[in-house]
Amino acid sequence: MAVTIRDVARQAQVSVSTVSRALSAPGLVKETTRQRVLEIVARLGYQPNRAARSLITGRTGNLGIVVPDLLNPFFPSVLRGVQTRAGEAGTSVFFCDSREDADTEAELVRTMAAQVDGVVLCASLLSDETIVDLAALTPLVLINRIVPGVSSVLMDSANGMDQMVTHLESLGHKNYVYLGGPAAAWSNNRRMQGLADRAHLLGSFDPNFNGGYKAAEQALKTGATAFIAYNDLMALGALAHLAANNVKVPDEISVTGFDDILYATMCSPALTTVHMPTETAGEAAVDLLATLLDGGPAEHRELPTTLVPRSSTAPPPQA
Amino acid sequence: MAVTIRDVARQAQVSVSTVSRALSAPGLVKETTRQRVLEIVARLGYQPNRAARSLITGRTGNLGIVVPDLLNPFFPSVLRGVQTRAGEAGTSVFFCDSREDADTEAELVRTMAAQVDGVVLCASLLSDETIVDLAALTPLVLINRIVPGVSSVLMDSANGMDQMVTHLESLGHKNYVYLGGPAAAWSNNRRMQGLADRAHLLGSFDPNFNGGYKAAEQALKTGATAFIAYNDLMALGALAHLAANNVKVPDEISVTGFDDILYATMCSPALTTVHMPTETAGEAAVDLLATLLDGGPAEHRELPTTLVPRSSTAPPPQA
DNA sequence: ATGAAAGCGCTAACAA
DNA sequence: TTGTTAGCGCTTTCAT
Repeated sequence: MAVTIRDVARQAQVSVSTVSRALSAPGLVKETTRQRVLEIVARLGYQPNRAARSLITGRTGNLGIVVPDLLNPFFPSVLRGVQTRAGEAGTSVFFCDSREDADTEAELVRTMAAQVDGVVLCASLLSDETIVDLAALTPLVLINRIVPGVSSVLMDSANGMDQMVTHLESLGHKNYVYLGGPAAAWSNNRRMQGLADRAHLLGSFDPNFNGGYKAAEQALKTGATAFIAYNDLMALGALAHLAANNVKVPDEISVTGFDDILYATMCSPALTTVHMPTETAGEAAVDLLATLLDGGPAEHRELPTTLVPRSSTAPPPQA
Repeated sequence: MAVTIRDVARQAQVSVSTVSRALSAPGLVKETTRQRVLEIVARLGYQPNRAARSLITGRTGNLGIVVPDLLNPFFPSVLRGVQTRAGEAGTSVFFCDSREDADTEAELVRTMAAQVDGVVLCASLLSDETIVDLAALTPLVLINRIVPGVSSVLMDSANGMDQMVTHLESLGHKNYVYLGGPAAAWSNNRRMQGLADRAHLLGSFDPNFNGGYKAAEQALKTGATAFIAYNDLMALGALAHLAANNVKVPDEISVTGFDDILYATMCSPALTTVHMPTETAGEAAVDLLATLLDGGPAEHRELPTTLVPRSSTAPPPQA
């Protein structure tokens, strides 16, 4: 078996409680004793048993995050932010991919709830009611979703959509079409709202490359001069479909996305999109979770998004 | 506080041990008793406290995985495989991103070791010795790395490289250059070996888009007609650099990658690359870990890779 | 400032 | 087949 607190206590010639205090309540032990204990701890390579500790404290020192699709670079990027901030606090991170399925998502949160101090839920597909239920089960922070009474971090897509529309209209586009993501995705609805009734609304498609590919096929029939995709992955799919059909982007049709994933700069033409502060959002989510764990109130944090014009948008062709 | 095993025992009019057995050793209790217990469990929504359980069993029911770069789609894809297989076994997964730093990597494994039953280490940058040390600390499975005595899953890049070279030579290329990844990366050396002395070797570059961009700059000076990048991300960077310099791919220069990440099909021209069975590798790693946990021996599993010819390779220009 | 002792919720001998 | 009991390693009163 590994080295326990008793081993340390024996070697340091103190009681186990003193060792415990030296480690987690430094103020309560004489400095010299503390030094001696710490030395032995280092020498023996003692690491407190987390199970034993959490059995008493009720805290696990872990946090969970569930995302809909790990293969969409948007989410790994959020994960990084979460890991960074959690790591600073000595917290470990469980992850789960719900594969864009609402039932799976709820199930995963419930499973996680049993072994973490709180969970971060990204781009949830669940109903408000279910989310409220879940929030009663475990401290919960949402990313890109708003539910009254539940903490959340929002990367403001409505505003991003405004910037996008302004951009397209300033280029002279009048007839554009929205390639919609999952109907249950809050951001999707939010983005549609930002569009009001100024665009054809197509949907709902899988929020990935294939979804965008299919969406573009339909979008072509609308005669629109600009395609606004729900996210970059869909935009990339649309780009592929247009290329396959010899439609020139941006000369004949402009294409835009959301998220500003790494590949938005790599594709050709480079994608005009709305940048999302994903890592910051991940960090903020951990902060809000910490507040919750300290007994603080549910909070809401809004992060700004920025339009990044690249080469996939241009004035529409002359009629 | 949550509902405990005692609550269940009281309601079911049995002892706690019977409840415990009903849940984890069904064969040892009378069927009718078991039913009664299960019913109460369901009614009260009882969930065993994992901390208490693992305090006794010494098992956490968790597993960890550390990858060098979550932003390289190759790794999320492995993660998915790991999650899938682990989920089937009721095991939760911790993840960590070492950001391509060896020290961080070792540190993360050590930290994880304290709270998981085993860890999966992807594309490790550590020395053989360090890995052996780590393996002594916790059950360890490597992905894309071989260290004697340590379990591993290998996606065979040497063979992939063979296929690649054969492909290029059959197209007529004689003068090609390898854009190398991290010197400490085992796969990188493995791929270089596959190349023997048949190519210029450039390196080492960051195994990402920017690294590839820079590598291409140097590679251009070699006069080679084909660039073989360490991975797809680098190949994508190389593509970008060539496009920026009006070098036509594949007419003037052929470019290839490794991994077959999603974006290898999305870029233009679509990338000729070597497909890696990433999800399968993740699953296999979990299986090997399970073997280890059951007291089994270290094992080695090799997974085949396949060349996927796309549009980024063609015969070299006529001299 | 330190120690003794209780007990967190559970599993695993050992008894019956 | 079931119950009793002794801890797993730690934190935390309560004494001293």
